[in-house]
Amino acid sequence: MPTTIELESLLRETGLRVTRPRMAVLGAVCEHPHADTGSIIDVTREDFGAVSHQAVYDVLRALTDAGLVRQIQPAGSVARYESRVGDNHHHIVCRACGAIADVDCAVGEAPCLTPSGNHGYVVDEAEVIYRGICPDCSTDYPSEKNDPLRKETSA
Amino acid sequence: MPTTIELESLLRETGLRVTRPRMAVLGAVCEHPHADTGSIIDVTREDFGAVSHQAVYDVLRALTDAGLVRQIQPAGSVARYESRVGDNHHHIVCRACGAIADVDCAVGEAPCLTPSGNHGYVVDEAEVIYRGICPDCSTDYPSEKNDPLRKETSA
DNA sequence: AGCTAACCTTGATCGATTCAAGAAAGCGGA
DNA sequence: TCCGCTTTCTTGAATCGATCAAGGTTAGCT
Ligand SMILES: [Mn+2]
Ligand SMILES: [Mn+2]
Ligand SMILES: [Zn+2]
Ligand SMILES: [Zn+2]
Repeated sequence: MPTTIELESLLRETGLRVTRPRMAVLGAVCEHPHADTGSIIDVTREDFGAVSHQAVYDVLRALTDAGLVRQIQPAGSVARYESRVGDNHHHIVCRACGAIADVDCAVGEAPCLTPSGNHGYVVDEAEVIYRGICPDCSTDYPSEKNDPLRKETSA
Repeated sequence: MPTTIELESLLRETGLRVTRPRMAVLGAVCEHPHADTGSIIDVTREDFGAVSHQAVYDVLRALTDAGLVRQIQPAGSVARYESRVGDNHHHIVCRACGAIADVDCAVGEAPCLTPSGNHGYVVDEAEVIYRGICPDCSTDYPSEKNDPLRKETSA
């Protein structure tokens, strides 16, 4: 979890203006990996007071475009964000509660980019999403708790 | 592309009642792999006259639950459907035009289900989505044509 | 033919995201 | 430090895919 100063540096180095919403949102994403936009809005408001939902959407897009955060969109889920970028890691999504955990690239890095029979496509990225049941949900019985903030490092 | 009789058999074998909307939608999905719901609605109406949008949604869900079709949801795209099921194949999505092509599972089948360090999750599926540029878009310059019907077997 | 659960139609509603217009604020230069 | 330009933020409406809800219709079975 970067300090305030480090967050500011990150923004400046990327050529982004340093604003209160940006500091707040970037901090929230760092502290709550894999949180969805709604959760990020909530956290940002708790920590820094009033921020418009539109500002958060704009900031998330700016940060994503700048490469400071990464957006992930598991099927059937809203967009989620994380500050762990540049390492091409993958994710495990719990079918029961939606919890997300990180998974390092399965076999080095190469196999992910070499589909068999690419139909003439020039492939530049491979996204892998594993699905299953998280530790909590395999002990508890399949429950429908869906708090993306509370459950994402449960492992 | 299955005949009318074959489509009917598919429905019956799955325990689904044979209705006009179901025949039409199932046929449309078979003929237009990776089409989105809107396109399926259009095709269905062209081929079989009036059908409510809700009926199409209901049918797609019924067919999906029955395992006759598979739903895919590339990030940033609406739901798409295909009748190729049960073979765990993957997809390549064109960044420029959204065209989707099939990719057989990269290395047999095993590696897709063995993430390194699974955080205690019990994994039962691995979905892989490749991203890149399709043949059409690499010759043409990056254009913004987005017709999911016209461009999905372009390879 | 008659029953009944399953199905379809219509129209409203939802939730996430985006659009649009004006106000506010960051930042480089004077 | 102050200006001015540009980006960014606020407010509020709008869009889009998908779902909900209520009622009429129909397929499949007896
Ligand atoms: Mn991650
Ligand atoms: Mn396919
Ligand atoms: Zn879980
Ligand atoms: Zn393309």
